[in-house]
Amino acid sequence: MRKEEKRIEILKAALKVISGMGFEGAKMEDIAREAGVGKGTIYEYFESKNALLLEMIQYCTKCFQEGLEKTLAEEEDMLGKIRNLSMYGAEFLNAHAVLMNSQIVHQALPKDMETQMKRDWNLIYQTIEDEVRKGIHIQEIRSDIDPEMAVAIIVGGVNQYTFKKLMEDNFTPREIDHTGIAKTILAGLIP
Amino acid sequence: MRKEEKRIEILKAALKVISGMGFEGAKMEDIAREAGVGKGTIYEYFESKNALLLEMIQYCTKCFQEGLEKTLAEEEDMLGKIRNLSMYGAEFLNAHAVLMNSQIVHQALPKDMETQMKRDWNLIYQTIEDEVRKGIHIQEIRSDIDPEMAVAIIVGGVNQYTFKKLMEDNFTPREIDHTGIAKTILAGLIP
Amino acid sequence: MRKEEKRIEILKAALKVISGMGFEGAKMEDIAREAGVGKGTIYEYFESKNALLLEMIQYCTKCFQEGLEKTLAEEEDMLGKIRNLSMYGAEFLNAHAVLMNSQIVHQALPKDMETQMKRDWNLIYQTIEDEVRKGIHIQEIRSDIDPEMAVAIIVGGVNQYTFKKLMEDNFTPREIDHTGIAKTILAGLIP
Amino acid sequence: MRKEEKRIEILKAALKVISGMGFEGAKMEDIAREAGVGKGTIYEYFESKNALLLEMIQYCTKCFQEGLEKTLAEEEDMLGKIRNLSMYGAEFLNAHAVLMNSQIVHQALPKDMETQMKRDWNLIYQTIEDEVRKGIHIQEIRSDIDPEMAVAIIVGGVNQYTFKKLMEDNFTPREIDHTGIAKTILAGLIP
DNA sequence: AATGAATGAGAATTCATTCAT
DNA sequence: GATGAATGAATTCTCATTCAT
Repeated sequence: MRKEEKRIEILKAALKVISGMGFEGAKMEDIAREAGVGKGTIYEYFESKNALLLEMIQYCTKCFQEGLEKTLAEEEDMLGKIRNLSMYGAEFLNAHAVLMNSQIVHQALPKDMETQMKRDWNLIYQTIEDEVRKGIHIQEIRSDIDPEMAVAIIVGGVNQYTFKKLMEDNFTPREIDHTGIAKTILAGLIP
Repeated sequence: MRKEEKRIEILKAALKVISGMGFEGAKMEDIAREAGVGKGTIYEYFESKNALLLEMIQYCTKCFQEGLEKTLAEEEDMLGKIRNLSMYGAEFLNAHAVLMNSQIVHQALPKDMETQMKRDWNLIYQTIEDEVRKGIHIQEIRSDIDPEMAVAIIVGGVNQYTFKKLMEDNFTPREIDHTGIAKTILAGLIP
Repeated sequence: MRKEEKRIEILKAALKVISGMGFEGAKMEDIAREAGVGKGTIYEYFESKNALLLEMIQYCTKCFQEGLEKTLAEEEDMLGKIRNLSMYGAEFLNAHAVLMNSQIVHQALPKDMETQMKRDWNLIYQTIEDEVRKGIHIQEIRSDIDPEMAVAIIVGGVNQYTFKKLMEDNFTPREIDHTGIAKTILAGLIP
Repeated sequence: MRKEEKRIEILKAALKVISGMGFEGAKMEDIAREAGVGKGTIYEYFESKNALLLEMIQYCTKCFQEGLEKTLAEEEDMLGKIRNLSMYGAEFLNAHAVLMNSQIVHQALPKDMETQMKRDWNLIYQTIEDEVRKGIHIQEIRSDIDPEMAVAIIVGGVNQYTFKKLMEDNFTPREIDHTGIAKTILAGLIP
């Protein structure tokens, strides 16, 4: 129990430090300091730096996934769900920039992390794909739509817009037009 | 002249090695070997590893930008342009995975790089935004669309789909349904 | 405490190695070996090689200064003081040749070191100047003498002679005629 | 002839660069730039960096020696000679700080340089010792004086004073009281 | 269990020297 | 002869990991 709590403490510290300095920029010492423990202590809880990062990614995607399911459940229709996805994603991205755009990270990390991250992200995609399929079923979404494509457009579109607004235009998550992006994704671009 | 060529040679080698091993995984020695020069030679052309990476990113975004403009010019209508964007992006991503989604890199690199990268990527966004505005003008795209959102959905959607197909499903760039994703982006998801 | 001791240990090792191989000839690895620690350990105590050298010089001048005050206090009259200065300087020079004539070092070291060294050496000069002033006061030394000149002649003359004897003629510190040089400095060269 | 001139050009450049950056701080490239030749060209004239430095020291001490003899010959009595030594030394030191205080350099340089420098400096000491002996002969200097000590006091005293004034107090060579230091050395410190 | 001092393998960088032009 | 681009051995410095306290 006590042990499990400190584990989480270290994972959170790792997330924070990595969000600020990137994967390789994060030194074990920084993480230890942030977690308020000694450098050696981390090794009581995690095999190695890589193991820590790996668990951190899992922890983080699990958190995201759980919050995502809750936020999606709060809304009935597709528009509301995408808007909530955008809002939730923006806050998460704002807090932990590094992880949201996980694609690139693959390359820089050992193979085992890559695999893990693929698995974790597939879960998130799957969650959204389920919503898309439900939408198709109740005819909120066209039946000729490839659900995989729909997920890509929703996730990619929302992410890209959010990222741009947060990082380039220095918006706060609240200032982003989540409804607008959701509507545009749904309605498409043509007349 | 000779000097400029070798510079490019080293940049290409850096791109290749970094694409395979990530930013930190790439050792100067590897890059030198790949470029067919001695370790010290790189320092004749670039101040430091960071400087090399910075220039490499710039070089790469410049290349992407140029190819992008050409590929967009080959098509008349929006559908064709997005399809070409998807195809072109897939091939580029396939060749140099690291750089396509350079957002993440921000975190790991010094501040001056961040600024440069923002500038470079804005150019790419701008190029696509120009196309969107043209599309609005000739009423191919709805006039109530926020061009910035349209760009995000196009770029984000295409990237996300491409990335998924290439990395997760191990498609080759040719096997991806570029027309399908383009149509779906344009037509939207609702009936 | 333990930490401070090891610091001194490393400083002593640095002094020893540098005395033997010169500033640039001394490699961090040599210093580490001499100190009986690992290469990385030095960096736990000192920022960089230059920082280590700087502190080493300071430590060394401080040691010299302290010993100097003690040895000067042992004698009453000017002749005894100069003789003791000569003896003490010879032993110090014999042990750590590099540092005695630190003037030259100025050139090779960063600006901040230069400042520090000037300050440290001024202290040593000041100590001797104080003795000269006392000597003037009790009319052991002529009142028309510029104390600054007197210091230069005492320090320069003693050093030069000592250096010659030790380095050129391979005398041991004991074999040098310290009384002779002291007498000659005091009495001057003319009839 | 042409060859010999360029040789001298490089030697002068080496002296200048070394005066500014110290022995190890001086890079071959800097010396080449200062001399207005290519890096490779230096190797047409000198075997190696060490060989260049060695010759530079010799060249420099030869120059000093020649100038010294001339300046000493300009004066009849000991006072004038020491005053001239002080003036000449100050100007030389002002121009080429590194070399005047050659004592310390020994340690940092390879053995062959040390030997050469000892030989060169002995020549300079010898020149002054000759003057001292002459002075003793014509009873300008006391006959019980050890000439070696006299030389040390003259050279050391003058150097130390000059160095202090130039480096610490930022005097120009002209502003130094050369007559004062010469008189004090000769007359001694006691009443 | 917790710590942080110690470590050394490994990386970036420097620079005297070479050699093709 | 002159050059400066190329080189790699040698050096400084980093940081994940270990381990005695």
